Amino acid sequence: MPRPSRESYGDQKPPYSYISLTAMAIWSSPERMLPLSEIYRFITDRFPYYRRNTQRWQNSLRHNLSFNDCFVKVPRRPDRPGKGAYWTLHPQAFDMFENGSLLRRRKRFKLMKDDKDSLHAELAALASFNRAFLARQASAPPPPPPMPTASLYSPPLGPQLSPEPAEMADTASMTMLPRERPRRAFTIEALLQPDAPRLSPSPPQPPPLLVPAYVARYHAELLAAAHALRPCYLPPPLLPVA
DNA sequence: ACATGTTTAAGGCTTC
DNA sequence: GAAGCCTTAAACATGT
Repeated sequence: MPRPSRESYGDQKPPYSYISLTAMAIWSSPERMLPLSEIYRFITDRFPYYRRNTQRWQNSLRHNLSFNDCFVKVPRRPDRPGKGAYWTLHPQAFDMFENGSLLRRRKRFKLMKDDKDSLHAELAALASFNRAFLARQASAPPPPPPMPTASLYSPPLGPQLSPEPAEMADTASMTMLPRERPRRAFTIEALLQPDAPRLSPSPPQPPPLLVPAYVARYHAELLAAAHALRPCYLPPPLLPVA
């Protein structure tokens, strides 16, 4: 007996919650993160039931994305402009489903307030960083700004970030981006790598691009967790018929 | 204008 | 029955 495929639900409503469907879509993507439109597409491609009444279920799905702590909105990378942010699963939410089965959640994933606050602060800082990056690219290169002390831009995690972490990161990233520097991929991993050693003290080189440490740490952790997931973690949609 | 995102509210269903 | 989960609706804000 062939194993039923997801498509075999036909016009029947699949037994997955919106949380499960969204997690499925996110997990199925190479980077383990998708924009909203791609999540919609994943669902309508595989489950014909959701090709109808799109307004209704898409509203529900958006509600779930915003309401549930297990979903994390990641600002778009500056080199990937477009509408909306990317959505991913919180690294600590990967074991939310019983035995990896998407049919049933083990428990609701809820972040502690402090964790939630610091996560929001970091993501806001990342968004600010991206905005600053775009602004810098869009404008004519101004003369290099005076360099601040490095310690200012590696603030520790936690409440010390107050009063305005996003604002601070904005200012920081604006002043931290030198006018010219060797090109590198815009990934946190690449950005975190130290610049190649300088061969000589002349000509004067711009300082390296520094990502605020708390932003980089979160993003690196997120990516590491996502990359650790294997696609086969996705369970089959139905138990094989005996 | 439209897509995206947030929030509140309410009702049904399941589990303990 | 209470609590938690899920779905749906709706209003509103924000971004492209």
